[in-house]
Amino acid sequence: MAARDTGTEQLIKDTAKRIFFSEGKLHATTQDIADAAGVNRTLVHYYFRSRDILFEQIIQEGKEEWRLVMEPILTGNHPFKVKLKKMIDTVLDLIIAYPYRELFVITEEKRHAEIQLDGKHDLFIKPFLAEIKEEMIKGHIKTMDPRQFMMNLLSLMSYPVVSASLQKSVLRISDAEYIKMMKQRKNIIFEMLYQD
Amino acid sequence: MAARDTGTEQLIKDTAKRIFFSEGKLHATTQDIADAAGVNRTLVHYYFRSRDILFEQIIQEGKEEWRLVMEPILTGNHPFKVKLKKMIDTVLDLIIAYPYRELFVITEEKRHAEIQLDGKHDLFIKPFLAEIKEEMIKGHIKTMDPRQFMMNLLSLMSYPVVSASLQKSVLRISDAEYIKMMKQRKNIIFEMLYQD
DNA sequence: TTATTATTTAACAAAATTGTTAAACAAATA
DNA sequence: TATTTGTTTAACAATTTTGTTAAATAATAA
Repeated sequence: MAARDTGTEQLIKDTAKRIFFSEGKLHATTQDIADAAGVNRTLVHYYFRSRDILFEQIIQEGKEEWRLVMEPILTGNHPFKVKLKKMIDTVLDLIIAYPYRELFVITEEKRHAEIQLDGKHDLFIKPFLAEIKEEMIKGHIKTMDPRQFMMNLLSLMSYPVVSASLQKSVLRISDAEYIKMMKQRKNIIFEMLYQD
Repeated sequence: MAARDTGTEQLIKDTAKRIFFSEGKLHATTQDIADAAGVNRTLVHYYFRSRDILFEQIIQEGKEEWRLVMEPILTGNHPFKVKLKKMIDTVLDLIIAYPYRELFVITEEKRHAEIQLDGKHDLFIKPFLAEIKEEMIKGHIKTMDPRQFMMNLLSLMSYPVVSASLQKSVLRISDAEYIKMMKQRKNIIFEMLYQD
């Protein structure tokens, strides 16, 4: 034992994440991943044995990263307004870094088994849904199913990033303008969802 | 000439659209398409010669369908409020019918050349952006770049449909509830974007 | 009925992709 | 230095996928 860790196994996973989650090349092969990581394709199989196992692992890591970012924001003891602001700020950055993660999970799900969520998620999402309900009673949020509110929030953050190339061509947005607009969105999204 | 039209060529295209745009099976092969259409795979090549040509054609048809739905709504001589309502009503139905069309275009774009839009789009999108600006001055819409408004509108319609499976598992939404929620969304979206 | 068109069947070839194995080489550790 | 671990190279096999071709069959139109 005491296998020395060269970080190559993680390098391969990180490269795969970059290709699938960040660059959105959903059809990339193990060869593409190996090339991008600068290692031999045999090594990919040496560490992960199969493409499916690698996929499964990066999906799990992606889910875990997501939870590690969300949990402290949603369970903290701050006012709802602060949580919402923090969430938009943090999650939008995360989505910009990994625009295609959800998309990858969705399309891979269609090839294999359904993705499962562990009970850990309920522990912080359910209380947050309850907080949303309270804010509706206080009049800071339009009254609706709190899950609709969550969908609105996620939609406003995710979709413009996933569909960036389409938005740019349909709405005639230059690359520079697009970046500027994404920065403005954090405020726009907050103001659409919350009123003092 | 006067080649008799059996509708099979269109059947293959429609089946491909169903698989890619509707079912989101982005990795489907020509064999999968042929099977789903109930024809021999040779016929797919007989009509389209290559997979890429078939893909190119269904993307073009998808773009054209989208334009044919949008154009009459956006260029009509109705009040903005009516147009917006009509647009949400019609486009959300379209998105529910073809949830993964944008996704397919985006991912295919990454494998081949960039998707081009003809000038036709500007003819009805630019005037509509101008209308949005007017509504902001009238105070019916929060002030922002009109293109941000369009992004918000498209996001609120598209994302919950594309990410349905994820939303269901994260927010613990049953299939029946999800359908109910999608019906409610037409009003929710309108009310988020427009205030009398 | 004959000719044309649509479709299937079967048999391939070529390429791409995944996965395995064995041997060699490189680098770190004991 | 000897040994273990990491990595590459090379050579395969198996499978999948795309694309082509020729011949047979079915259906329709002239």
